[in-house]
Amino acid sequence: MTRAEGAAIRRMGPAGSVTWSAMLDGAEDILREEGYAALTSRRIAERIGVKQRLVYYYFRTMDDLIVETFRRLSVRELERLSAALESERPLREIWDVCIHTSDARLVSEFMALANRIDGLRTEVIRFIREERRMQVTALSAALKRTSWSGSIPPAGLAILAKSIALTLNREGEIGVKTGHAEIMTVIDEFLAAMEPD
Amino acid sequence: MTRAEGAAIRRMGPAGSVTWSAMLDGAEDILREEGYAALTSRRIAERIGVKQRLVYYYFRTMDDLIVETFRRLSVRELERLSAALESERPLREIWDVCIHTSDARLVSEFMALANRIDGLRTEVIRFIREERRMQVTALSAALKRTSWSGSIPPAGLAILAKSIALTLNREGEIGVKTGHAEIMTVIDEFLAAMEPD
DNA sequence: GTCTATACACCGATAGAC
DNA sequence: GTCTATCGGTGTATAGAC
Repeated sequence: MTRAEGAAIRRMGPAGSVTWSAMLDGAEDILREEGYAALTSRRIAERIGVKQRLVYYYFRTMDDLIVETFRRLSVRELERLSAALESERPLREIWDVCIHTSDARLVSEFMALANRIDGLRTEVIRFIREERRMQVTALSAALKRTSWSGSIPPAGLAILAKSIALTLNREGEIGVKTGHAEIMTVIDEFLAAMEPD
Repeated sequence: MTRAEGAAIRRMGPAGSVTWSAMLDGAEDILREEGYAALTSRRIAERIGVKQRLVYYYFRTMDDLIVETFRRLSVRELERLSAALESERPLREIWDVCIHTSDARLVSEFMALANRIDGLRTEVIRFIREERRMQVTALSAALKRTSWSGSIPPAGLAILAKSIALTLNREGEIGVKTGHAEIMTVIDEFLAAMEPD
């Protein structure tokens, strides 16, 4: 996991090209299936059928590749969220996006990596802030239109939804279900009260 | 990260000895500070001032060492929770234990590792189930003694507390605070209503 | 209980040919 | 744009001396 710090001049391939995208696809799959310790230039190359050297034609370092992988994923997630918020039932949509997100394994890997790759941490922070900003805007508008007498502000609801969804996904993936039905009942009732069918 | 699968016969050191414990201490520190990719027998040895070979005297494989590290930590956490539940204000105590837990970096590392080390996953499952069982028992008793008219069952409250606390810790560690004050206000009000000073 | 020494695999990153 | 070849470093795990 030792990585370059110098900024040596080197010929580089274009972002967005077919091979470049294939490398990010491979990186995502490896992260999901085997974890970041297995995310190496050799394995990515092997997976997409090229030689290891080519990875360093498209990415200056492995850290750069990891940051790009997250960036592409975060753009997709924000686009999904954006599309969902145009629905006439934004609360249900926000919850759906939270609970049907990239699987929790991938999230765990990026969270762990973000603690030690500065450039990734910056991107993760940017993503969380933007996602929460969008959720709060939509929730504020939605709560005004309802007769809800609860006392949870929009930003609180956003954190609640995101936190619970992550826990349900993460625990569900390893086979723990204790209390999941109970909390889902509460959420369903809340959504039904706020946005009746 | 390639690890042995065979069960070769080998002389082994005793669990619980001074050096054994020092190795788990080192492993915990490395996980927290540098992540699981840096958790190697060489680095553990270097950190506690012995030679690398000795790690394999005390642990059959690195995976075994990781599982032991988690197991020791989980015993400590459950003991903390158990002590807290004897208080006369168990709701506040449960929340305090959740929010003042082993830091989120360490949790992230174990969550990521649990997806790929079978023995660790088993321990993590056992820990979550036992922790939740204890919380639900305490919450059930506490809710009976109050006049709370809410509709969240004990198991739901347990998941809520754990999920939110993890998110607040994780985001707080990387510098994101959006919405944190809002959700803390809700929690403080809930605790004040349930367990007045 | 701790050590030296070692086998063998894999890693990040680069030089330079085609 | 993709390749062969290679450097120096680090990893797991073992053999066997003291």
